[in-house]
Amino acid sequence: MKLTERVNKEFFGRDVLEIAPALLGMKLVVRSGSRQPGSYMITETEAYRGEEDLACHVSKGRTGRTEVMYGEGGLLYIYLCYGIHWMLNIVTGRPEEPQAVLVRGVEGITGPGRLTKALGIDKSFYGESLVTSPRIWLENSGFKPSYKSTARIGVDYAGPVWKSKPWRFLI
DNA sequence: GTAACGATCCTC
DNA sequence: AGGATCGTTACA
Repeated sequence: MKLTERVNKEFFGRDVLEIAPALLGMKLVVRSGSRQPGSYMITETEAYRGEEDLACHVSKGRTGRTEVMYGEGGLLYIYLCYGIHWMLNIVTGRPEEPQAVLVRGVEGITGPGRLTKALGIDKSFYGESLVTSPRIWLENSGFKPSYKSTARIGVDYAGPVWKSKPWRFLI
């Protein structure tokens, strides 16, 4: 058995609050365009959980942009933030259970916007599946780092309850 | 059709 | 501490 294996479909079907911290230490592998294939250890994530979570995009209703979050776990939700930065999110949970993990940082790259720029991830990755895609997937390194959790970043608008949820996880 | 809003980053 | 910058959304 190989030390690193591609993460399968079952992994992504669990709750976002289990998966967001479990992603820490895993490797994100990307082959985009003419770039060299890269493997990056995930170091920082945030969980966004359901229509009741006022910080989650689906709290404003089901739209064309957020549609993929209602699909099965393992799909990618990509959107543009502040008109400049593409954000990389991994859909989790079961269909019709809208949740996603924002990947905020990998080893050597902090910041969700800088991350996607460095890895060559843009809107063309919207709806791509980490389970089956030939150009982006996840590998289990077997490394389970200790981590801490804090409130999520940039979600002051979500109200006192939701903005203070300790759903940001970092090594 | 128009306007407001950001799950950020860079440069003062 | 503040401006950049543009797709998505809501509303007329």
